[in-house]
Amino acid sequence: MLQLTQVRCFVAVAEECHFGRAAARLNMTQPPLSRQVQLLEHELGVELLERTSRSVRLTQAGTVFLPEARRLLRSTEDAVQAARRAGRGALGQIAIGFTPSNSYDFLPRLISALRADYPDVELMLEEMITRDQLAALASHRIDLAFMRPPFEAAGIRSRRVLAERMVAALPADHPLAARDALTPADLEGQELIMYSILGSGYFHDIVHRLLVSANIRPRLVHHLTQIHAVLSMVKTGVGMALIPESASRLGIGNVICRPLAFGEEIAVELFMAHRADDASLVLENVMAVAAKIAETGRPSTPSIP
Amino acid sequence: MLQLTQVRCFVAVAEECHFGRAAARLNMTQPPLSRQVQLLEHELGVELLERTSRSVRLTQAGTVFLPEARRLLRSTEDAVQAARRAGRGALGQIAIGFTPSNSYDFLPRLISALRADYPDVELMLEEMITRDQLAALASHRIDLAFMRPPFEAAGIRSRRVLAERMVAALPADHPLAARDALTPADLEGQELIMYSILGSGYFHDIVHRLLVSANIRPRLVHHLTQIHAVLSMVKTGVGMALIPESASRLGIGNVICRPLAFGEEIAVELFMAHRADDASLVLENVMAVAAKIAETGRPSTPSIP
DNA sequence: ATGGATTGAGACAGGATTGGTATCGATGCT
DNA sequence: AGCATCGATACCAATCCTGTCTCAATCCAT
Repeated sequence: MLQLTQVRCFVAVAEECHFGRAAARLNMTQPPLSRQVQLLEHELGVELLERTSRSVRLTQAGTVFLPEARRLLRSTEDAVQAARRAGRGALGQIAIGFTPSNSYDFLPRLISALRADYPDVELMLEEMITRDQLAALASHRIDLAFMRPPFEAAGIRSRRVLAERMVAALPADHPLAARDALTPADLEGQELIMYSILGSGYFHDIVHRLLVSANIRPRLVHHLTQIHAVLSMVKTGVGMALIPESASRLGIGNVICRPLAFGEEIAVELFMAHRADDASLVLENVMAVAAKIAETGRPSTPSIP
Repeated sequence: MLQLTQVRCFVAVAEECHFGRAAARLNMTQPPLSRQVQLLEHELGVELLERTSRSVRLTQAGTVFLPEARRLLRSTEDAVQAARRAGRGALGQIAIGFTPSNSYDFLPRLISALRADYPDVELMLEEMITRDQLAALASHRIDLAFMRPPFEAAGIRSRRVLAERMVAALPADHPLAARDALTPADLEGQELIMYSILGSGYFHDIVHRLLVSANIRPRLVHHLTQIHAVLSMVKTGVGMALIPESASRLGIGNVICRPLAFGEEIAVELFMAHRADDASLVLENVMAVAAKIAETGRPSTPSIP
């Protein structure tokens, strides 16, 4: 069978037009080099070089074969490099699931960081709710899930990547917009836009716990799922809303965010989860980047924009 | 260094997902196959297969490497085939020189025959006169020349490919167009369009010898180089002309060709010439096709269209 | 013209590599 | 629990590859 060493030998001789120099370049002596080229020619059944005992010249067949041979060696090197990079987890693909609310801040930052650090890792992104992500992990539909607590599933390992406070989103002309932070008394009786218990159960529960912990009963209006829909409501003056601090960076005009002076213990948490038996280095690298972003990306305590 | 056998082994195992079956497919036993794959993995520094002693699965790196490996094997096969075809003279390139008058009939037939028999031989065609072709052969500018006698040059080998009669080209309404063949007496005193002694010296000489041999003195008008220009003159009724029989197939309307009843010994000859030391198989094949065309292509004796 | 230098090929020995046989350890199924 | 299957390992024989030495052919210089 054709040997790559033979091809390498031929290319060297063809480029040097001299067996001795080619042998030196290949760190070998001339006789075995001659033999390798002979073997190649015999294998092909074609004379590639015309030896005149004083000079070496390519035959027509050699002229045809030389670029093919070069391409072959280059392809080989490429294949080796690809395998090595894949082995390091710098090349490959990963399917990532994420909850809708992550698409506003965390996910874009993760994606751009991955593009920078691992440009050859192909990302397949899929928006789904926490419960679906657990099933998708188990069925290998996704390899990594960014989701909300609580969850529990066998064979799934998870770690918290983000914890942030809820902030109040107010119309710019709202009286409370002048305050630095809002107290429970501020919210009492206010029009508060609420999350749907079905589509956004996690945020529904967070807000509910916040209200209960502070023992306040605002007037709850609407029940929406998407945070940007909630913010649109706020913008048009329907009322105020409680949103995760990161969502305040959505940059919707006419909306002012203010921290809450209560319920510090109630945080919005984001977990990433993967199959416990998944030893993929791509996964490992992606999770490392996600962890790095979570640490250094933005402060997780509320800030006043 | 990376071995193609290792790549082949890996592809077989990856496709079968089973060392035993892969070994059978490769006509070898399982242990050395395992070893080859291990060597490949060690060479790459990457684990390509995940062996669970009950099943074999590709790792992510293996998934990346498999298509690369397949491509590599395919490229190898392609390179081998290309070299073999080049060795047979079925792949390569050849530069061919030809005289202007060959472009009308012989060259088109040669080209189409070559396209059919040797589709991967690249033709580089260049029109030039006989004297220039000898120089171009010597300087390797062309490899094969189709040209007119007489010529002589050291290191050039030639053979005659065509010999054809001259025929008379007449306007369709010419009185002589009714004849089957023209005698010397028919031509006496006729308006005869002549070739330039400079640009078409060969045809000038042929016509001159024909007239001398038959001892006729027509009225010579014009001195043109290109046969199609001559025929245009004939078409518009300027006079008659003597043209090589093959040129009568140019298919110019309003022109009738008639054989000559004299000067049988004076033929238009076409030679092909090449460097005597050129051992190219492409050249050999092209010359064989040219010879075949010359023999079987068309009758070389005048015929009445 | 003739001797020296250079070039590629051939002969041969030693060592590495490859493929085969026998066997082991692990895992899944009955 | 025992058997079958599968991949890995150990070991051996054959082959192949490489390096040294050498030769034939050619070119160049004297």
